[in-house]
Formats: sequence, C-alpha cells, structure tokens
Amino acid sequence: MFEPFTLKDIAKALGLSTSTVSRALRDTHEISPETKKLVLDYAQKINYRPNPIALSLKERRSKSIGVSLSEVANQYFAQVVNGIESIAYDRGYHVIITQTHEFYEREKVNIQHLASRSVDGLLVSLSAETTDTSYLQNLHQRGLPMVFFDRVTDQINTHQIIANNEKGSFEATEYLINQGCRRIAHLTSSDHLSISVERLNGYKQALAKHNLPFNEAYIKYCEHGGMFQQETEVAIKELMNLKEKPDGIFVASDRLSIGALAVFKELKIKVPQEMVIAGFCNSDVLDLMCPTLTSVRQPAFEMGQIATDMLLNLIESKYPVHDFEKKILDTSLWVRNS
Amino acid sequence: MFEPFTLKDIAKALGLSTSTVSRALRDTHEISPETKKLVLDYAQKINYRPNPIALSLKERRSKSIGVSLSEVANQYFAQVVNGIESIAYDRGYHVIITQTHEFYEREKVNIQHLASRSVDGLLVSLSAETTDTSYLQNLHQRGLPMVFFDRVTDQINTHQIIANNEKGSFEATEYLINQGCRRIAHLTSSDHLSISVERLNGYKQALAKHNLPFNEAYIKYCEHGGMFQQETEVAIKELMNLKEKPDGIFVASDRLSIGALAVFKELKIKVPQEMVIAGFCNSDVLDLMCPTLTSVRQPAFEMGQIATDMLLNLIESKYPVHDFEKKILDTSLWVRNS
DNA sequence: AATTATTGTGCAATCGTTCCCGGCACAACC
DNA sequence: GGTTGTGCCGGGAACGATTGCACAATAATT
Repeated sequence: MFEPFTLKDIAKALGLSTSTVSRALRDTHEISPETKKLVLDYAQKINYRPNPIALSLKERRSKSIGVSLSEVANQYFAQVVNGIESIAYDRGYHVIITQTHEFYEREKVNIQHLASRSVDGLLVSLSAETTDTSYLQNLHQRGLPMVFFDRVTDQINTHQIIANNEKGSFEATEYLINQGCRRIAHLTSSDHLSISVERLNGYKQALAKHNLPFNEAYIKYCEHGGMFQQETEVAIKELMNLKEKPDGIFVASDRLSIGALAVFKELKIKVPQEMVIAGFCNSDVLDLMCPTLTSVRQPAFEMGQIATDMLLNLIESKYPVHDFEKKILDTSLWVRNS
Repeated sequence: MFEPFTLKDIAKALGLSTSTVSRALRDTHEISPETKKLVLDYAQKINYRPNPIALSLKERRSKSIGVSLSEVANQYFAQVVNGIESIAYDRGYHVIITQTHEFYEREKVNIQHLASRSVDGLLVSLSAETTDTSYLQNLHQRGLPMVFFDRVTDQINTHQIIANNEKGSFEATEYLINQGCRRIAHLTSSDHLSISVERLNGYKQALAKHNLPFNEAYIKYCEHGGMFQQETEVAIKELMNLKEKPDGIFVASDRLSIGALAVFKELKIKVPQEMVIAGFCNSDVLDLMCPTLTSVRQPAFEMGQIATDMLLNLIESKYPVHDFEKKILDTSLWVRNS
C-alpha cells in the first residue's frame, strides 16, 4: 500500500507534537531555530509533502480547476489547454480536463462530477448538443465560479472570452469573394452554439457588403460539429447536388475543415480550382499540408491564458463579483492559395 | 461562496444524527424504513452529494488516476486519452492528465504533484528527455501502482503496454525497400526512449534482411522529439547534405513526420519522387492530406484502454501483485503512395 | 524577590464522512 | 421477574493538516 508520510510520522520520530511540526514547516517565527531545523531536515530527508486532500478538506478548496471542452484531439482546444495550464500551473492550481465529445449528457455528468466539491471553479466551452444550461445555472447560483470560453452562453452572468468570430468570418468570406467566388456556401456546427450564430453573422455581412444574395440553401449545419464524418459528408453532398453549385465554401471549424477536405477528395472535386475553401482552423498540420486552405486563426493559447486568469481572480476574490466582462480577441487571416 | 450540502445539514433539518443519516444513505438494513425514506427523500430534494474530498481522506484513496504524457495535441496521445477515459469513466475513476512537453523537469514535478496522495495510480509515458527514473522508482517502491505505456522503462518492475515497434518499423522499412529505396534514413526521437531503441532495431532488421548496409550517418536523433521544429530542420538538412543523399526516410513519430514534411517542402524536395517517406503516424489529418505518407498505425485507443484496465486492477487488487505483464499490440501498415 | 513578558510547545477543535461501540426500548425466553 | 435478544439510533473516534488557546519555562522588569 502507498502510504505517504504524515505530520504524525514526523512528530513521532522527533518526539514532538504535530502542531509543533506543522508550525515548524510554515510559521517559522514561533518555533525555536533548533526545533525548526530539526523538523525541516527530517522532512527533507523523508521527502514529506502535505496531504492535499486533508488540506482541501480543511481549507474547503481544492486548488484545482475543471475544464470542459469538446475534445483535446482538436488542435484549437489543445492549444487552449496549453494556455490554461501555463497560468494555472504558475498560480499553484491543478487542471482537470474533461471531454464532452459534443454530447450534452456527457458534459452534464462531467461537470456535475467536477462540481461536487472537487474543483474551485470551471472553464467551460459548451458542447454542440447543449441547449439546456440549467444545471450550470444552478451551480453558478450556488456560487461556483465559472468562465466561458469559445462557446459561451448569455444565460449565465459571468466572464466570457471569445474570438472575434464575426470579424473573422467577415474577412474569410470577403476573401472568398475577392477570389472571385459568387456562390459561397457555409458549413458550420450546430445552430445553437454561440460561435455558429456569430460566424453566420460575419458571413452574412460580407455577402451584404458585396451585394451578394443570401441563400439559405447554402448554409449547412452539423449538429455534432462533424464528430461523425457522415454528417459532413451528407452536408457537402447536398451542397454539390444543388442546381447552382457553390464555388466557394466558408467552413466554421477545424474538424469540419478536415472533414470537408476529405469529402471533396472523395468526390474528386479539385481545391481550389473547382472549390475555394476558407475557414476557422488552428491546425498546424492542416495548414502545412493543405496550401490552399485560407484560415482564420484564433489566439487559442492566449484565450486559455486569459480565461484562466479571469477564473482564478474570481476564485480568489474576497468579495462577490458582479461586474463581468466579455472579452473579444481578434483573429488573424492566414491567406494561403499557392 | 459555494457551499454544498453536508450530512450535518440533513441531520439538523430532520433532527437526526449524522451517523443515522449516513447509514440511511447506504447501510440501509440497520435503519427503519420510515427514517430511511425520510432521509432519502430529503437528500434527493436538496440534491445532496457526498463530499468526495472528505471521502478521499477517510478512505485514503481518491478514485482518480494520473496520466503523464508528452502532449495531447499529438493525435496518438489524444487517442490514448480517449481509451483511458472510456475505461476509467466506467469504473468510477477521474482522470487527471498532465503534459510533459518532453521535459524531464516538468514530468517530475507533475508526477510528484499527482503522487502526493491525490491519485491512486499512474499511467506514464516517459518524456523524451527522461533518463533518470529514480523518482518514479521511489514512488513505486512505496507502493504507488503504475503502468507504463508507449515509452516504457525496464528499471521499474510493473505492467507495460507497447505497440510492436520492431515489427512496425520492420514493415515500414521493408516497404521503403520494396519501393526501390536503397539509402534509407531514419529520423527518430531521443535515443534513450524505449520506442527509439525498438524502432531502430526493426529498421536494422529490415536492412539486414535485404542485405543493405547500415549507415550510422543516416540515423538522426531529435532529443526533444521534434518539439522544436529547429531540431527536425537541422536533422533533415544534415541528411540532405550528405554525399550520398538518402532516397527514403523512415520517421519514428507523428510530430517528426509533420516536421519533416514541412522541411522537405521548404527545401522543395518532392515527396515521393525525390524522397519516399514512411513512418509512425496516428494523425487522421496528416493521413488525409498527405497521400504519399505510408504510415504505421498504433492501436492507440486500445492501448489506453488496456493500460487503464491493468492499472485499475493493480489499484483494486487486495493482495500485492508481483507478476507483471508486458503486453505488445500489433501495429498495422497503411500503404499510401498514390 | 515578586510580578510580568516572552518564548516554545502541546491540546483540542475543525473540515465531512464512515464505522465501531454502546444504549435504549421492547419483545421473547426460562 | 430477570435475562437475553433484537431493532434502531446517537456518541465519538478516525482520516491529515491547521490554528486559537492554554500553559510551562525562562527572561525581563519593578
């Protein structure tokens, strides 16, 4: 059995009380230098570490934060996680990552598990399936600090951090227009996600600016964000079966971009000759391998950092916070059409 | 403040003792049906959840396992994590993922943090930098269950699960030979990783079988597994500056494959006309985008599942386990040379 | 020399839960 | 009627760490 050393072990070994040992290890000025040295040396020798669980119980906080996101295999989220860890780590917090794989049920179970006292706060990016956030509202009402990133909700009054999805989408769509595309489709995730709404808006604005008609038939939603390749396949095939086939497509995420490229390949549709693609994408690999995909890059690492900083400030705030912020970070357009 | 309900709250509300409430919620046969119903109903009403931290302290286990790997942005590891979660989740365990980014110091800090009583066991894939495993040996000696996967060490006597790296490498190298390559280079991670040794062996065996000479100059190690693109760049450029340039290259990992492709692109070396590539790769994207990369696929998801199953069995075993297993799973060769 | 500070240390309560032990009723037995 | 049994419940210790309070011994003060 794995039994780490405790204060009691040290106390017994040195013939002291646990309180003396405890104080020797921190208070320092209440304890005689000799005793202090004795304790510190011994603790060093046996490599003593305070039991974080006992501390959590006592302090009523766990010094850990929970993260809920769709999947770490997604480059965007992997980069966000790195940002989260970089800050949490520095400030002495553990990070517990949970994946929803875009399922509402999974998200709910994960978050409730995290919340039942094992984390001090939550970083949440909603799943594609989620429409009911009442369980989150419940936790928030009861005082669990949370910050939303990427896929946010206005039903809960707290900090939010997102990319400038409208502007990013506008630029990507305008790029397609400038490339000569006139029938631009939009492949996106489920329609109740905040990012989908915002990205659709940017797309519409670009069309409007250039006097192009908005065609509902060109908008294709994937309820599970392309988690099932079949979703993407059906969507693309429907687009390609239209009388007026699109000549460009604005894709709303990493996963959908990958999925769409796969379908175009299968259909032997040449990119970018027959179809120009632009989309949100943070994948280095895709970027490297596909020189024809103009991409909207989100500052993922930075988003993770800022979200974590906001959350930890909420957690460590001595007074209840009522003033919440919605932070919007600019994207950048990486034009690739060689 | 976020203050979940406790047993005491229920006891006070119903005029009972905490012990009675506790028993009503589990023991069940020592408590009268009426009291039981009363308690259960009330607990349901306020959505009571036992405090996992208090439980952990009492039970001296946390029902969570720690994972140490290089980075989740790597598709192989992302798939392993999914496998780990699928099993841990079913058996009621939390999963805490930590990333080393191939740094020894980071690995050590992460694992010691996990070990200081907050996890019941460890799943470890060593970082590229790690040579000294004494801190792990220390934990293992003191009884912390651990299972190694992918990058293992024989210095600690416990379960291991790996892919059949030798066979996979042999097949990939032989594939290159069959494609007509005669000067086959090998780009790999740091030389002290178990996978590097095994993969080099498979490579050598294939050369030997086909009576090709082994040339030390064709072997290039990247001490940080290609975490810094510069490593890969230097390695490839050195290879291409040799008098007898290689005509094929066997690459040992996802990240190195991506890195290498980027360098070949930069150098305007055509793949596969001037350079045939084969390598270990679990990236769907790379696979999709690069139709010329023949890849050795590892059963990553399954590896995660098996490792977790082994670990949980160790953790839950009533008797000390001395009989350890080294499980080797077959890889599969995905030939792509269109 | 007696009183008051000062210093160093131990006791005990606390966090939320479980579980051993013991106690109170009431019924059944000799 | 006294003993034993049984069903139901409360008291209290334990898990490991921190911390207010008490108290001893020594030093400083009048």
